[in-house]
Amino acid sequence: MISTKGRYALRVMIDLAEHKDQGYVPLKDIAERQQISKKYLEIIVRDLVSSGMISGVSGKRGGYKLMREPDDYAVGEIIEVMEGTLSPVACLACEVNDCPRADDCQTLPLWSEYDTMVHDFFYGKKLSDLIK
Amino acid sequence: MISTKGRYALRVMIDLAEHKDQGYVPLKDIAERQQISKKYLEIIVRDLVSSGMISGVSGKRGGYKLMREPDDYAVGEIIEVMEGTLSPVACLACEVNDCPRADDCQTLPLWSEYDTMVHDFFYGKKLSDLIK
DNA sequence: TATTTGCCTACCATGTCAATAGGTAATTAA
DNA sequence: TTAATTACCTATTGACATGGTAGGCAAATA
Repeated sequence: MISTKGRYALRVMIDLAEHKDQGYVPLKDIAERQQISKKYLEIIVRDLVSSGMISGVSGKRGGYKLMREPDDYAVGEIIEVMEGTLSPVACLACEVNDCPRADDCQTLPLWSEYDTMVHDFFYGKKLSDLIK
Repeated sequence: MISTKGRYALRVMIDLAEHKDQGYVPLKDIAERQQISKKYLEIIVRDLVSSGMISGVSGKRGGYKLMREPDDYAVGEIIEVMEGTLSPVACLACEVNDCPRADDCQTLPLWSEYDTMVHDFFYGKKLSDLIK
């Protein structure tokens, strides 16, 4: 299940996209508009910054802004940064697939197909698709 | 993310389907074949019994068996019983949708679409599709 | 220089996950 | 009737994730 971190991050990105012509957007404004605790948002934007999706500057008139155009962000990559993975089952989440039963697992094909569907869905959606 | 409970339950159901002509199947056999702790499986089958998906009888020659034909179980209902919900986001998991922002939430349509896709996927798959 | 803002570390309460442990009740085969 | 088998029940555990809060430091600018 997608946690608040992923969902809030997406709302932050939408908010930044909607105000991208206003320079750096302070977190206080985003927190007020989105009705989310600013303190909690700090944790979220830190991950967005460290992954290179947004940039932030300190000081007066500081804030955050997008690094690319809204149609250049896949929703999937935003969620993936926050949740660690988009994979809905543990056997597929890690590249080290160490399950010894993998070869004759009767459920693995199901999870693979599911995984592909989810991945395609979220990488097919762009940030720009969520605006207006 | 689908937990071991849901995944193990599905494997139990597959195992029962594959041995449905052998009367009641003892949990010990399932645990050995599936390489899962019998004690942990007890928790899982309890939920399957209480939801009416399988039945169990105590005593010698006892065990568990399916209540319906394998093609009469949707994979989705099995997972739903174990995980509580199939919904991948909290806003949609509960019928009491109390989010005050729902009306003008820019992300809700995305989660709804995702939810529908996941639901359709898992209810389209039957237990019988996973055998052989 | 004061104010605004990001950034950093730490902490916390609660809940879930993935089991384990030990016992009781029911059923049947010997 | 007794021993073996099996389901079924309650409780407990350690580790980790979730969803935050608190307080202070650093940077930038008006």
